[in-house]
Amino acid sequence: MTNKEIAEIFSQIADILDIKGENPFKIRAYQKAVRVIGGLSEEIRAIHERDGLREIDGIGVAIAKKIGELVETGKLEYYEREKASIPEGLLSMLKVPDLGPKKVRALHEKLGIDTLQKLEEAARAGKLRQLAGFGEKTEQNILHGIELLKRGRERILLGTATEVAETIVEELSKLKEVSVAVAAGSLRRQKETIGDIDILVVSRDPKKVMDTFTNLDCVGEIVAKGGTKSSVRTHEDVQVDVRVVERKSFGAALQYFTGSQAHNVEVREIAVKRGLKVNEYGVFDVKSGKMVAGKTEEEVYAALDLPVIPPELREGMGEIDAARSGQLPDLLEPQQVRGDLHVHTRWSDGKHSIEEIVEACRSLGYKYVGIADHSQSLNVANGLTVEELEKQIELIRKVNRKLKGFRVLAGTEVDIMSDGSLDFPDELLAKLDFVVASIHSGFKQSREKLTDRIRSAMENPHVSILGHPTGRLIGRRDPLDINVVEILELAKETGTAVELNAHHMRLDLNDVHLRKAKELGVTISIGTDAHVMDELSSMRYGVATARRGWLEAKHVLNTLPASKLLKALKSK
DNA sequence: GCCGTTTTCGGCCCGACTGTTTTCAGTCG
Repeated sequence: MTNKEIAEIFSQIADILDIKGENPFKIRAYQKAVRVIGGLSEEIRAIHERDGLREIDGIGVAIAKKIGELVETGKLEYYEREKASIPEGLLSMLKVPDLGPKKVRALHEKLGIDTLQKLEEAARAGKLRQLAGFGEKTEQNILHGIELLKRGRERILLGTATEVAETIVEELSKLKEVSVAVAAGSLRRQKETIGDIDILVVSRDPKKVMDTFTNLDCVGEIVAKGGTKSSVRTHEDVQVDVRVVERKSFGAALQYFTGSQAHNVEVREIAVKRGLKVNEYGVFDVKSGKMVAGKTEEEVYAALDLPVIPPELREGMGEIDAARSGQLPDLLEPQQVRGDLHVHTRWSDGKHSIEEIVEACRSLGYKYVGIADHSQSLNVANGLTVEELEKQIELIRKVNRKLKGFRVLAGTEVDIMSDGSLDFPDELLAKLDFVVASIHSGFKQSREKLTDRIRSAMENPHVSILGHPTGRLIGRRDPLDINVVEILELAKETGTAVELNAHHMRLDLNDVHLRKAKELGVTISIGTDAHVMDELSSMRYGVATARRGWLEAKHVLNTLPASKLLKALKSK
């Protein structure tokens, strides 16, 4: 039973208890467990077996016991019992936007509605408005919510969200009434996927901002429009919320709207213990009601005796303890990256020549670039033959002789074949500056087989970097069935670096595993996997994800100067 | 259900917006 499956069960338990109207704090405890389990890099079975569950913040006696039962028997009696106590369809009704546990319960108790279909029929027939607390508008909203649910409100990729947000921020910034417009929320925390985009605006004329925002060309539908807060859905079905605040509250509002919710709850709990109250308007002394901070985030955190915590860390995953004890990491900064270690050229399936890429990378301020075209077996990507790669190496040597203050590294992205061998002979690999080894086929193999393949690749002395280790495409293709922690341990043993593929559809390794890699002392290499020029800028998402994994420059291979990098690559 | 430099019992973050309401519950983030 995987961590994900266990988290899903607890999530359902929380929903069931919610519908049954149980103690909200109990529900919150289950929800916290779901979040905490989602943040575990280690497999929960292993933690259970070494009796470590109770050390995890948010896992107490009761939940630890339930995890034990799930791990050992694959079942949870309590869950089965709770699940049987309400009709299954109520859980899917809960997924309808604007429909919460209270309304779901009322619909079931008063009208016997227990499936989405019955709900839709009853709403169409105008039967819902007879219920207390329901009206015609609610009926319409429920129908609309069901439509949205059918359409599938997927979270969007970080790269997509960034583009939408930057456009809107730019538009709002044009208003003379606007002094600041900035993205907050999960986008500011740089999560790999974004549910909706939050934008915070400082203005003395909120109405003007609301009017402008809700009338932007990109707006498909206005979800809500108030005096200081409005929500819209764009034509591409991305929800965007804009909130206007006064300058004196900007820091508090930014802190508040950046979240995460879990982080904010912890922040406010600290405040409460100090006789303070934190909301989006500021930090207030409870007794006197006086505002003690709010203009900047620095002020807000300082009022609680905390340093500013980088947004990427604000997930309620130990960052507040780290901040309190002065243990916050000195996170990787974009300008510390000295080169890209995974770029394709038109020699395989990229669009540009080596010379063009060199020029682009120099203008990005890099000191080197690693060329890593595909290997011979990857026909779909026009992989290089042995002869072609030898020619490419020669060309790179030639290009390098002409360059000053910049270096092209000759490399390859060699396929790890289904039997674990590599797609190029060792003699050829030995001639390269670096070798990225990746899996591009046989994704469905068993866990043992996949692990063996990766192990034999990493045991090869010429393999410097394991490329996109889990092979996932966010929202499209599941990660390989591998035990990532085990792979990381192997990487440490064999002295192989592990890639953080910065492409916004991959971000592979992810934040959780990066944090584990750091803990294990595994070196991370950030590469964009760029096939066209524009994709070189994906490095920003790589850096962001590295920061979410608590990485510092010293953990990242391509922060090294060229000479040290080459030495590090050869020293395996 | 979790947790503890006030507590092993009694707490557990905070406010905007909506819709259905003449003062508030539900939902959301």
